[in-house]
Amino acid sequence: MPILAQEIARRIGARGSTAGFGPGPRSVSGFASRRQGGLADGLSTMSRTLVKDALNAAAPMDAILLQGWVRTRRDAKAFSFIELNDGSCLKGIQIVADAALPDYAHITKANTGASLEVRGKLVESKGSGQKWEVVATGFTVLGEADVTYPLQKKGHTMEFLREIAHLRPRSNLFGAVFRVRSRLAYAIHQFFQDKGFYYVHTPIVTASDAEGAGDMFRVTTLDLANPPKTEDGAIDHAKDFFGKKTFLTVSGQLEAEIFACALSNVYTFGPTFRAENSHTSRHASEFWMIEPEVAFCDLNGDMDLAEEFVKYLIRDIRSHCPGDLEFFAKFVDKDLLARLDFVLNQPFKRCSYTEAIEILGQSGKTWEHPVSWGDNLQSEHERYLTEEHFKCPVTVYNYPRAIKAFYMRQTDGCAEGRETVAAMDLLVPGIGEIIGGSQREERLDKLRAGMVLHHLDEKNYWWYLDLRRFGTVPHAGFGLGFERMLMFVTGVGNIRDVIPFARTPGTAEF
RNA sequence: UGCCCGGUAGCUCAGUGGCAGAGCAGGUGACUGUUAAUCACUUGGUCGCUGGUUCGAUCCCAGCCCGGGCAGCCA
Repeated sequence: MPILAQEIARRIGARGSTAGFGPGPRSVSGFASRRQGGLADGLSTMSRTLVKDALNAAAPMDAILLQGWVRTRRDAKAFSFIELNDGSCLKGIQIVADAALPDYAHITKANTGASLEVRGKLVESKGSGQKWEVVATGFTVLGEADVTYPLQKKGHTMEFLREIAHLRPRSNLFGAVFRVRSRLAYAIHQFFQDKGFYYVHTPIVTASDAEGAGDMFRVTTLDLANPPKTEDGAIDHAKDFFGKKTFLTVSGQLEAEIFACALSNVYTFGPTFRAENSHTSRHASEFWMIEPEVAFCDLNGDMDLAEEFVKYLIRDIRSHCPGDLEFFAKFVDKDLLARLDFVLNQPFKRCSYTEAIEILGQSGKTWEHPVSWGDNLQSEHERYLTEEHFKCPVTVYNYPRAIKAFYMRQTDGCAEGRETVAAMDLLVPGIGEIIGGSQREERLDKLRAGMVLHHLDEKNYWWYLDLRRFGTVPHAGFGLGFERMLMFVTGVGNIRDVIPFARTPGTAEF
């Protein structure tokens, strides 16, 4: 985190109006020595000001350099208005270019989508609608954009923009989404680092293939057209790169447990891969997941942490991305801000799986999938609980043992036929499950029994069992879907629209 | 993977078994401290692909491809 903070401080420079990436300090001489402008033949030597900083300026500036992309241009007889956006924030800044400028003839090259460098003065705007504007003293069209530039000033569907994922970050919506994505990632590290958690990098290539989290992508260097065979004709995986079958990870949890049982409080944050043939708005083949793992912690502590975590993230985005959130509230989800604030101000509801089954049974609803103790809660059930019954994020805990993973801690004192494990799912309105977690089975004999129940071979988990042989401790953790959290916080309804370049079945473009 | 909906101009969509439509974008002109500017005129089409029915198919039928929604799987 200190490294991140330093890095960001370095890149942004001293806060205020002169921040930039430009070489050397801002200087009027650099500005003055500049050629008069026109078409691209090099960058200015003057230090650049980001649009964000220009818009937040406290006072006029005699000399300013802006670089960005033209959103729209409105020509008048004697001058032209250009809205310039550089992605530093949602808003663009208005440039006023007088027809008397030496290179004004080139203004027609500054079409929507063109990249532009503008030199001028930051002054209070004469028009309404903005506080500041830049009166250009010169400009350079660095890269033209012809009429085939696909982004228009209005009216694009998400589906269309998805097909031009290389240009959609230049749109208002996706600029906002990816600025929030960046901040959310930062907030995740900040939350855990401030609480004394250590960041663990768990492997992306793994040989563990039975964590019950879904189908896995194979990783191999074998010649698929002519793989090596064993004597009985099967593919000889011993000849593969790692000497065994390997896959892309579906979870870093088991490895995180190793580190929790050494550093006490750890978290992972990295890419995860699922080869499920899922076609829904909330599933992707490649997504990012945060998996905290805490030693000396039970299920209640786990649920507390999950709630504190989710609220922290919402609060952070609420206070650090106000402009982008307002945009989402205006164009994506009218109720967004009210919902986020509501979530912040409520203790999350908690109910056991058994209670949930009772609530669903007494709801008076007719369910497409019948409600029965021992069956998984279906989407319609989860949605009812969080959106209609509790109208609030709700954590459901203690699920039937038979439908949950082998490593989850068996609940003591269950009635015959009603055995549960210490699992929990956090459900939120609109998205459904955003967190899944559990207290892990720390008792060696119970864990081995669980592995038998799930038909797992102990030989593949010898190291996992060792954690219970040597200094075992109660511990717990959960997985938060990064993109699902981002959907919740932005109101964007499709996971493909909160991932820069989404991977879904049949799609790996860009 | 199952069920449902869709594919017509650059974008968003209407439409019909018989000459292919609108709004926006683009172009031209006018006007304007404009800001999704406005007004007039205007360019623009393999109607997803393949096959079938028909005198004639963008329209009806079949198969395929692509996109979306819901469900399952899960985060």
